[in-house]
Amino acid sequence: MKQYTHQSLQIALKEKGMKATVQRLVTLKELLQCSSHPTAEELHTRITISNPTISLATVYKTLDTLVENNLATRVHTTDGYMRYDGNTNSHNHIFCSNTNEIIDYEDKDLSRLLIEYFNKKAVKNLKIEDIQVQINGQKINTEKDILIK
Amino acid sequence: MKQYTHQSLQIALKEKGMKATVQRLVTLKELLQCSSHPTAEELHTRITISNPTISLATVYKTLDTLVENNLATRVHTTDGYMRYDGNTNSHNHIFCSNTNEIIDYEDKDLSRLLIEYFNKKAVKNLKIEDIQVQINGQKINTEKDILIK
DNA sequence: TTCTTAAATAAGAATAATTCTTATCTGAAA
DNA sequence: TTTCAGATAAGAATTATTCTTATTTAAGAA
Repeated sequence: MKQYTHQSLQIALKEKGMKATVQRLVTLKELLQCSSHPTAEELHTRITISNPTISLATVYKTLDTLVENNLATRVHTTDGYMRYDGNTNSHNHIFCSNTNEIIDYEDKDLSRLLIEYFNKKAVKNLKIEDIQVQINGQKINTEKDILIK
Repeated sequence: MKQYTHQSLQIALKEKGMKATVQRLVTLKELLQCSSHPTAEELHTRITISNPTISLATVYKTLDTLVENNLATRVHTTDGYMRYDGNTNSHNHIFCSNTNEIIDYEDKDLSRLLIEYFNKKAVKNLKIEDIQVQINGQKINTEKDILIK
């Protein structure tokens, strides 16, 4: 698991002109350490292990603030929960219909292909800011997974 | 606006083995006539103009049933509302950051490009079922729009 | 057409995700 | 160290969605 130092996170907040409060530091840290795309509630559960006094409402508020300051994004879902992503680089998501996982998918060739495509074929009356691909599919058991069962 | 006959909608429901109730017919009709991607509440408001006795809970239930039977899909959003789409062909969505509109974008060349790309470059341990592109951008005022102001 | 019954709906209560309110607290600039 | 704009805690409030149950209905069978 990637580790994020208190100091580097403090600098990240300061760069955005944000007060580096304990609540923001631990929320950002947990979000960055999450490989999944957690809900506010899931994050709160993880955070309270080390910081039991942080309230759920504060986690919601903090996530809103992180999103406003481009330190997090909301993930488009159909599951009825708001999910958050600490990876603010443009990237794609794989939605597994069998496991309900949302997996990050970074692919520079794909990004390049799409940028070239939309350079040639502009969309009328639209200034494109970002393009993301949403790949829907089924995760296939690997040999290893099968052996474990 | 496209018109959908009672009969053609009834056939559509029957083909899926669904009872063709009034509630399902009018919900499907409204959804198909919507160029936007309405929430259950928005649809309910429209439906009750002609059918004032249909309850919101029924619209929710009916939409669930339509999605189950592939007559509608849920739209991935970050706005905290569940949105529905009567267009069940694979297509892309444009998210306008200035107007908050979600606009359908069908583009066969783009679909072909992506299918070719993922035929060559498979994603490990994933059986791809569908690929959608999410285009984020700003809608630009057209001359006409400016004149109207 | 009428009967039968599984399935669907109405109505509103219940649930649960998210936001709001306000008193209190705190990071960081001076 | 002081000051105070901005942030948080706590729980109440809000609101999107789901659940419950009595009633109704679509559509196949008689």
